[in-house]
Amino acid sequence: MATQKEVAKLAGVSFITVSRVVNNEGNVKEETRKRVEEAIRQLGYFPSHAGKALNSGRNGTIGVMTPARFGDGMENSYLMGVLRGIELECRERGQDILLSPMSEEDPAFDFLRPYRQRKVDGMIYVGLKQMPEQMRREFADRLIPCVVVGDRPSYEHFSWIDTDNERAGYESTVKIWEAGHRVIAFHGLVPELYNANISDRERGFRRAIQDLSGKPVDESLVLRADYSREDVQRSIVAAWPALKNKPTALFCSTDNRVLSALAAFSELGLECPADVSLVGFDGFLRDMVYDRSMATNEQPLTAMGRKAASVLISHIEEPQLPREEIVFPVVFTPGDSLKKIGGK
Amino acid sequence: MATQKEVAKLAGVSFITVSRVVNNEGNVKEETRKRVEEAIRQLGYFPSHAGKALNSGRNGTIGVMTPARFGDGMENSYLMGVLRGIELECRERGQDILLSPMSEEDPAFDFLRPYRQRKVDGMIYVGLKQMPEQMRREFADRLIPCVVVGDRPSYEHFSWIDTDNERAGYESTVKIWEAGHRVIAFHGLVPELYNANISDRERGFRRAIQDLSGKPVDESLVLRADYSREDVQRSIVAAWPALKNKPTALFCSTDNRVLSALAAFSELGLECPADVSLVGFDGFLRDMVYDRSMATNEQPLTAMGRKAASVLISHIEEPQLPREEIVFPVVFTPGDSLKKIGGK
DNA sequence: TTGAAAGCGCTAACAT
DNA sequence: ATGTTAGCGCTTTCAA
Repeated sequence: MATQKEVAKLAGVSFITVSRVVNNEGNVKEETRKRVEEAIRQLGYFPSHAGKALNSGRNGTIGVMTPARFGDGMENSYLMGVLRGIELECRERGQDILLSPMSEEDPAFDFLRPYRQRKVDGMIYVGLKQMPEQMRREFADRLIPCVVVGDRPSYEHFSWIDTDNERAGYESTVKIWEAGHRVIAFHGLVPELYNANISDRERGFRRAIQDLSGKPVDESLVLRADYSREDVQRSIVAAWPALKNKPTALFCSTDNRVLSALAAFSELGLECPADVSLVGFDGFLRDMVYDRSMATNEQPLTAMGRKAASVLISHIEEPQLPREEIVFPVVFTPGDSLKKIGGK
Repeated sequence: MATQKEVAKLAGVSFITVSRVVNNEGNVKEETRKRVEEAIRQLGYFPSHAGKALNSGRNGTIGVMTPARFGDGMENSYLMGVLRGIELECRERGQDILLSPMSEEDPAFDFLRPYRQRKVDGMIYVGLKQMPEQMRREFADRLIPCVVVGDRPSYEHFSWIDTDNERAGYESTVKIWEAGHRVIAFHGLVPELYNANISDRERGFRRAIQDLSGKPVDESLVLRADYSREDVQRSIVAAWPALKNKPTALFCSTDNRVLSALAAFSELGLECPADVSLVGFDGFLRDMVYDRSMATNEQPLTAMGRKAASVLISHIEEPQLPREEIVFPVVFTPGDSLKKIGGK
């Protein structure tokens, strides 16, 4: 592969002139420039990143830390949405993306390696879990440029991008209420499996019910299960028939739960939306219910990814910039699965 | 960030000794090594990638070319599966992954830039489309290490990893036949939208029908549509009632088509699997039909990605190795949507 | 066992 | 407008 030096020789100039031409620095006679450009073309010269990086300290690459098991399930859609946004921004800003999946099993796994090796100038964390304490401290101590997506680390060091799940939980509940439903159930996560987003959605639901009905939530209307299809389905089949105050709508904390709920209701002989309305969250499975559309909530993942990259790159370029905390709104998407009822 | 030189100063040796310790080169007195290691720890020294890369010409990074629109739909699952495999292999082999989404809109987009800049040592193409001719030529001309996933470029330069879609199409059809079905329809792609994988599945179907029935396929049993949910659904609703030789099974070239078919049959008042059996392809939507499981075919995406990375890395390390052409088997996954019928 | 020197490709600073 | 020098962090080669 051709180097500056070879180009210089062919063009009959010194290598620094080549550098000037490549970087459009001016101070090169038109005719010389032409000659150099011709030599560049002939040799197929392309500036080497390594040389530049070595002396500028910059890599033009940002690292993206992702969950290790990113091949599985829903994480796919979330991650890919964010990644797409990161990619769009990076393309415009001339940055590359180094994928850096974390390892949860390996305790010796060094998530910061790409940065320590100076392969990347900064990192975006799309971990889907809270960042481990030790990791946060290290970022802060070493002043490593970093943006967190989907969480709100309280450390002063981090900029973060998140959505307002509490508010979305609130507003979805209002939407359901406005459709005429007065007994509304919620399906969330068992306490052992804490997830900030999902619990925020539940908090929003609770606040809305309080505001709308003037009374706190009837606890029997809050169902729970782990992430598995079967468990969710079982939880509904088990609890639903016993409810004296029969709900006309079930607000599910994820789209996945909507699918499980459909299975459960089908098992119970109930129809959606004729007998029960359903509202989901995420939008990944919006089109997966083949015979009706799903009312759900969507996070603007691509915009979030874009913003994350944009903030990170700005901070790399100007480290003294103040950190940013950005909350994106969740968008409610109507669908057949939420039926208007009652005279209201 | 600490450099070799600083470590050397602290340890009271020359920087070359540090290099020796870092690279475990031996020829270092035990005591000196201890001292150097201590200095490394104290300063938090980590070898800089740029210096090493400049010097060795190696980057320890491989580029993955993906579809530009990788955030959308099914490409997600395919890509993520392959990516996960690539990641697993790369982790073991100490390589990093540079994500390099292509741009279809921008004609000036330089897919080879990461390689030209020597940011990566080689590339994996997971394009979901055939690689453009000009691109192939450039890879071949410049002897750029490259592995293609999901296609079989006939160029001598490329190693590739693919699945045997023709055979899977054949064997799925046999499975359906063995379940007692004698009139089997197929749902594929309109000719304008050629896709090698999908057309291979159709070829397999045709060969199987010929072998099993002794007659070529009844062309009225081959339905077609583009990729959209609506078009697929319409195509079935329009064609099905007119079929005199009513099929008891529909083999869909993708899982997506199975969902559309379910909607279509529901519109036609037909039940699956009571009235029509369905078999899909890909497995991405296996669990998306909430009230029954889907019979489908799965490609071992992670294994494919792993192999792709493994072959690429081997070729980077030993360029004289012969290229490899690897066909992975598709795995048929039974499900409720395929009913056993007849007395056979 | 250790070190000195040169060079990888590039740019910044300083000549000319 | 063009060139020279030095140095980014590292490894390789040769010398001590």
